Amino acid sequence: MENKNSIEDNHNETEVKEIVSKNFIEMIIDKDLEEGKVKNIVTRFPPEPNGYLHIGHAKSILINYGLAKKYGGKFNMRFDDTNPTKEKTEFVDSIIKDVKWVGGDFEDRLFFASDYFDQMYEAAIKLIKKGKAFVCDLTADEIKEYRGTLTEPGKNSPYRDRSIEENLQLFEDMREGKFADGSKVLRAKIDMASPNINMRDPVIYRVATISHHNTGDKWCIYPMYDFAHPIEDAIEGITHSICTLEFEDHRPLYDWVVRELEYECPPKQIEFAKMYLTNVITGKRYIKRLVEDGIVDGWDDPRLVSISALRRRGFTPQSIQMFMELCGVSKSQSSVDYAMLEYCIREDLKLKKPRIMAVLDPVKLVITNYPQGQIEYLDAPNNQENEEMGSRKVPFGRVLYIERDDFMIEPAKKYFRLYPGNEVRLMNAYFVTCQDFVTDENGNVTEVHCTYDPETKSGSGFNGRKVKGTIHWVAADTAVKAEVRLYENIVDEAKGVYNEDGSLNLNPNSIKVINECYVEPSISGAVAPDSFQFLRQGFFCLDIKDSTSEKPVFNRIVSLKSSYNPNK
RNA sequence: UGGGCUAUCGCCAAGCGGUAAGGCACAGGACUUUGACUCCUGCAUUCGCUGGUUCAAAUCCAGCUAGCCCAGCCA
Repeated sequence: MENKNSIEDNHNETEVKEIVSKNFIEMIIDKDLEEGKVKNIVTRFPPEPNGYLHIGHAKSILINYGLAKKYGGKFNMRFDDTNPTKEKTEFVDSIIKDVKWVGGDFEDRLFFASDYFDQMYEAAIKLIKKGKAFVCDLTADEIKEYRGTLTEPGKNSPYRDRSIEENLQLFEDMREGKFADGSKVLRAKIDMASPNINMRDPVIYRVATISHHNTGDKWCIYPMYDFAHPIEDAIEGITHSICTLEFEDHRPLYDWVVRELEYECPPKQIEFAKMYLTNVITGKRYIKRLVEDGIVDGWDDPRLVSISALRRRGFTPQSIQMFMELCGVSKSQSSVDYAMLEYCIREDLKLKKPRIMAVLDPVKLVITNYPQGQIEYLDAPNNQENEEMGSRKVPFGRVLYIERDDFMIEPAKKYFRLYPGNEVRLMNAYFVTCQDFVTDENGNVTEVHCTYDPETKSGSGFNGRKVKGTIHWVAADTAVKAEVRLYENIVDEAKGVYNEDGSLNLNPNSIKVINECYVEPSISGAVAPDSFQFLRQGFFCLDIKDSTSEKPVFNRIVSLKSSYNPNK
């Protein structure tokens, strides 16, 4: 019995392993668990509240949350708010919202580094008492000079050998506000000749007479990241402190702090490569500029990849999660194809969203043999691939709107939509044959005239003949008028992201607003951020900022794939 | 020219000495009331380069090369 189970378990394990291989962090955790170094995994997401979260943060959130979940551990939310000059409450609110939205469930474990300031202060004193920290009077410029360069060692500060008593007194004076900003710092005493610049007596506390968003005016000295972070992790019992590659050089310092402070369960820092996405803008200063110049509609403009922008664009948490899963985790710098993100959102919405008809670039289609004034309600499945979604009635009449693209006076080769003499299926309705068309003085088509065949009604089982083309439509009388915003990537890497002068080479078609679109009336009860598949076109969602019941505004989340190429 | 890290298909990414997983993209084909979806099929004799060890190397060793990160009282 027992034996049988274990065989099955092993078998399962092998199968799972074959499908999804473990990433290098999971390998490390497995080993730590195996060697008994840790027993319950605790991870954390530690942003500084100094801006909005973007898709890169989503990766970090999901890695940390995912690991905790996978290993039955805990995931903490922690604001790394050790520098009051950059932080705002506004950001803590938006960050919390975004972390929750993306799926980082930290339950009741919301922490602030600033809540540990007392402990950090004590830790600093401990270091001073051990002779491992000293108060330094050098100016910022002097410290820089003394630090040396990448290729030359630094030299010791003249204040490096102050007595423990003097350091203790001075540090207390710092805390009491006896020194001006920048006049004194506390430094770790490590090694000015280290080839790792982070180890050259790094500053661990600075004076900053400024109110803190959380602690107010209680403190006028604040710990530096390199000192604070390992302490924060240790206090919370973080077992694996996951950060991005640029902190690799800081790990020796992280380990130094943890060692000198003698934490019994030292957290382990592990670095992974940041994710870059093709065809997007992530640089803060570039986005700031776009916002200021009015080129984008704020930090949540649907063309951006801040989490708020992704949400507004109509991406779902599930699609982001799937995306991160697909991307994997590694230490090699990479830039993921935006097409992968598009795949994930299509995949997520495919079976979940109603498939309805909407005409984006309308031209009238008149069915000349259909009775004037007659309206008939036809059955249409809400999602052909998901029967559970049921069906709805769609009004049909003599005058419809169809897509301008779906008619050609002279058909291109392999074009099988409407053209004079050709018969197509009106989706969920009848076969129609194009008899004629009307143009204006410029030769633009204003109406297409067709006749319909009543025998070909959808669902009637008619199979007398087949047609190659099926087009969508909306009855003119009952259509809901909507604004639709078609988005494309804001830049195109194939064409170059930057101009010669360093400015952004923006895609002029990144947004196209169409004011007169017609959507079938079934959407009338929908509210943002509801989303739909517009048949043959793509997935669209109601815009959470601008859509109203009087004037619905749709964002195109992603188009459907298409193998039709008119030039082929 | 100091230190750290990385290099496997167009893009991600497994692989951990036994003879190159998977996904995205792309290309054919089947099916089709979405030119979608789905389903088939194809897509690295080769793992940055050069040597070496070995019966056997993407995996070990040596030497190169390329890219990224570091000289905040930012995180």
